[in-house]
Amino acid sequence: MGPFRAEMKVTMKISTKGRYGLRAVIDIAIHGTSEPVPLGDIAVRQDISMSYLEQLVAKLKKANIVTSVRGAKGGYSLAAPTDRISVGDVLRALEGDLAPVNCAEVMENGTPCKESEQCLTKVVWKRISDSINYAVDNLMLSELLADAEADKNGGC
Amino acid sequence: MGPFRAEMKVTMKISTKGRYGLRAVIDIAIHGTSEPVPLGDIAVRQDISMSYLEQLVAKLKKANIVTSVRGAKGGYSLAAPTDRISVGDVLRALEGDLAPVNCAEVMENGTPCKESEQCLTKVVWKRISDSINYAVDNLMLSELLADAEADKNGGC
DNA sequence: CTTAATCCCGATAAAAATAATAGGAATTAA
DNA sequence: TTAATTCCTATTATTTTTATCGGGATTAAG
Repeated sequence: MGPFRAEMKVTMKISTKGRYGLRAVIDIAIHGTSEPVPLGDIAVRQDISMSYLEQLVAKLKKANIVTSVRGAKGGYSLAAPTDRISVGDVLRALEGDLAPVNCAEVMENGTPCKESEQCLTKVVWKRISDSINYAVDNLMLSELLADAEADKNGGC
Repeated sequence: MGPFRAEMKVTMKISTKGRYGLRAVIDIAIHGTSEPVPLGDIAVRQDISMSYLEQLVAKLKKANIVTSVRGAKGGYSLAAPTDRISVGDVLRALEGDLAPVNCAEVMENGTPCKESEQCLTKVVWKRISDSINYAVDNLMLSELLADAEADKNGGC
């Protein structure tokens, strides 16, 4: 293929990073109300390897979603109330931009927009991107936790 | 990590398959109104290798989005009017289910729902899935092509 | 002050998915 | 018959994701 092939990812993927990471955040929300939650506890409860978890919470910390206390009796806490942290915040911290689409990235061969079909597809990626972000930005951790209560009776 | 790790992808990705493939479909829509469009032409116009394109159109054909005529003067045509083919049809043909999330897949360690945080995250994947599918299912190829006309003046 | 529990950091290995290429067989218009 | 084309399947190359490892820094508690 031609030149200009670098960096034009148009990707939205929820991998184990996002899935495990979101579970970790929820675990912290549930168990970390009074004391910080050590990673080892999360690893056991969620059945995720601790060393992998370390990488995930590092991202969460960098994004100011969790705070940490080092040393014995240390661990992680949420950096804000659950109604101030959206699922979108968490997923973006873990996965990067959920739909990184912009004009430049979509241009793949350097030709101007009007001369290729790429400009047409651009609206598609934008629409997908917008809808994903709308969905996750309007869903707060507190809502997920409320569902948990409501679901006490019902099964999967 | 524990057992039961097979097959629990929760992935939504738009890769080159989807991107190139959608461009190919648009190319066929534009250039294939009277005669079938040979892959070689698409490859040149879209700057995509022909052998890779072959794999993509094979999927499109299997999904009844395009029809083919073999032999000299052969090529591909759309199997339906552009206002009957949604972007979602095309992307799913190329990428598979856009958000394959169901209860079984999300369960990762075999424990029942109520005993893990996984059930909580399930609503997240469902919400994302629904919003993506709504977005792409309500966008018809004809709309993209109409945008092309309207954009004749404007740039990117 | 020592110890155990913890976060922190970077490197790297292993596995999986994606992207791309290659070769040739079958079909058909001219 | 020939050239243009779809069709099919295998294989390789590349990238990304997933996961592990080893060690360093910090701190509460005895």
